[in-house]
Amino acid sequence: MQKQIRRLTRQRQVILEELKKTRSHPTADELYEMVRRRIPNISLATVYRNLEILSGCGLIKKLETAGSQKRFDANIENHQHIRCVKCGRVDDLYCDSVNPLDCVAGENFDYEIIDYRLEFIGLCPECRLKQKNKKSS
Amino acid sequence: MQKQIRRLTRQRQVILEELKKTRSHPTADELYEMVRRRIPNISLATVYRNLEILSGCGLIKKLETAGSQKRFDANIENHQHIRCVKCGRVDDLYCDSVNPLDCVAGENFDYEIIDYRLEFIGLCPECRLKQKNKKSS
DNA sequence: CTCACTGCAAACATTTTGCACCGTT
DNA sequence: AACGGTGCAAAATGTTTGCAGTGAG
Repeated sequence: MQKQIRRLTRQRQVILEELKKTRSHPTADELYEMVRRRIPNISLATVYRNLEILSGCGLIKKLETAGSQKRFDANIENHQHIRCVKCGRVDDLYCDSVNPLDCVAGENFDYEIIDYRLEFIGLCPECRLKQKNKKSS
Repeated sequence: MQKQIRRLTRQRQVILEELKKTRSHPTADELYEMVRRRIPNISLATVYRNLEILSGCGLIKKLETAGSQKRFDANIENHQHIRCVKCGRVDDLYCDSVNPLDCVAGENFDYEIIDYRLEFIGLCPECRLKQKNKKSS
């Protein structure tokens, strides 16, 4: 299903470079603006397409963070995020605990923490079953 | 900013009732379908508007879960969620730890857990400052 | 009479898709 | 020539808004 990358086009390369350059977690259109400074006639669709492909390859991560726009991250290490309710900004957080005081938070810990969300991701009973049946056939 | 509720209209009431009735965490249009069985000519806009108002009042919760559609929950107790990667279904989870084994998970624990996301929500340094300045003026 | 609320349609925001063309192999 | 990739425009998706009308207080 997932297409193989055959070519590292200039567009793809610049998108990846720009995403790696920043520590913010840009949305597709923010990244589009960044990339446009280097490739003025690139189209937003290309940015979306490449973000999809790059995250499909595991070269970047699509953030599963709340908010109406998807955000992307070139830091594929396992880490968590802290999001500002007001402005939507997203910062990194290295953390193994639900207690924010245990977190290694770089310079960002002037955040005033209001809440946290812990969301597990998995396969529900029904989908596990379907998958099992598929495998055994 | 937040409007006061003056009337508990039939629409509002039925929306709230239907949301309370289910343990799934319906999206606006799922809820629209549920409500439509009782008020056939209700409009989707009304559902959206009321969900916004009800969550503004704290009568329901807007889930800050990943995914392209917003989901709503009439269970306003503090609890977490588990989401199926395949079908998008969202179940409740009572949990104080990042370790899923510590979770009180009702009957849902046939989930196969793949990952978790911990997202803190707060006020970033800049927004804290802005807010402080506003208060002191 | 007022005003919160409604349904409807249009607007809006974000993301995806169809298509013709282009460039590498 | 094949085919992955591109730009552009259109479509699709999810949500919000403008507006005229309605009904409870």
